[in-house]
Amino acid sequence: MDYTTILKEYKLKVTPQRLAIVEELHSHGHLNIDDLYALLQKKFPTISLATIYKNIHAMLDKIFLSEVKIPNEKSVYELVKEQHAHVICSNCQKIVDVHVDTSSLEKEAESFSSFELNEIAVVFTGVCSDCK
Amino acid sequence: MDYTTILKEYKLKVTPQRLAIVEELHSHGHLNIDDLYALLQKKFPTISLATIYKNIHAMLDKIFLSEVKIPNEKSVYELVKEQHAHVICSNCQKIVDVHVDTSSLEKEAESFSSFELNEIAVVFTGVCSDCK
DNA sequence: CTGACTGCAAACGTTTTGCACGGTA
DNA sequence: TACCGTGCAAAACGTTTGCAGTCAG
Repeated sequence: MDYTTILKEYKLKVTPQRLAIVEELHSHGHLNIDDLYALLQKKFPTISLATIYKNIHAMLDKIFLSEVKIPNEKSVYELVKEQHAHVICSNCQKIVDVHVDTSSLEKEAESFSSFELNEIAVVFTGVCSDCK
Repeated sequence: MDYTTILKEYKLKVTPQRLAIVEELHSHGHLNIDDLYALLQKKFPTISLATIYKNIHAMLDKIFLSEVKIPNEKSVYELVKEQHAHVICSNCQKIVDVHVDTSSLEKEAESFSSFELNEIAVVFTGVCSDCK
């Protein structure tokens, strides 16, 4: 996938730092701010946290990036893909995407609440196969 | 329900401030720290945020209180009830509980991830009937 | 009476802001 | 060239801690 094009589409200038953030998110899937900072420092020893925060927010605003809030953990960020749920290991904090069918759940919730729903966030917590 | 008994069960001293926190959570359902602080100041003009934070953590530790992390919003706290999902209005921030059946979702996620799951957090975002 | 709780103030970690400089388009 | 983005330092913010005084058990 071509990140330069994605950034341009959203009218964001293609800077090396910004490109690197997107690439790291692509290759790692989910990263919190600290992880991102540590990874980026390898390529850009002088990069600042401010730059990372500013870029994360710029991309959240353009909604091709999303924040995943996890019980008892720091938020992680990921590039927007198809709708999916997250599974996190309470021991090693590994996060895995799972594609589960939430349509019946959504219908159920819609009828009970009489809300018009448009988003669903599902986070499972458990113990991964390596940790058990 | 008798909150004095609940607090004693969990070996927490029954102070007026602590009781008030639990009562506010019971009557409002979900509250964030700021809301709680504003409500409690009416009864206890000198109450400090530190007291609220300390109590919230004491009760989270004893797991009769839970934290609900909501996309784009501050966390809210609620007394533990049966497993349920949350629906939040993106316009007025109202939060409603919905009792939906997540067992098939959980099975699905368990088989895909090969995790041993024990918790599930589901938050729907939409527009409530008043706001649309 | 003893340990736990409160409220204040200070400390802390994280996130945001202002600004001068540099780079993209 | 004009504007957006970067990096630094400072500020702001939410949360936590230490401590002396107070209260519940």
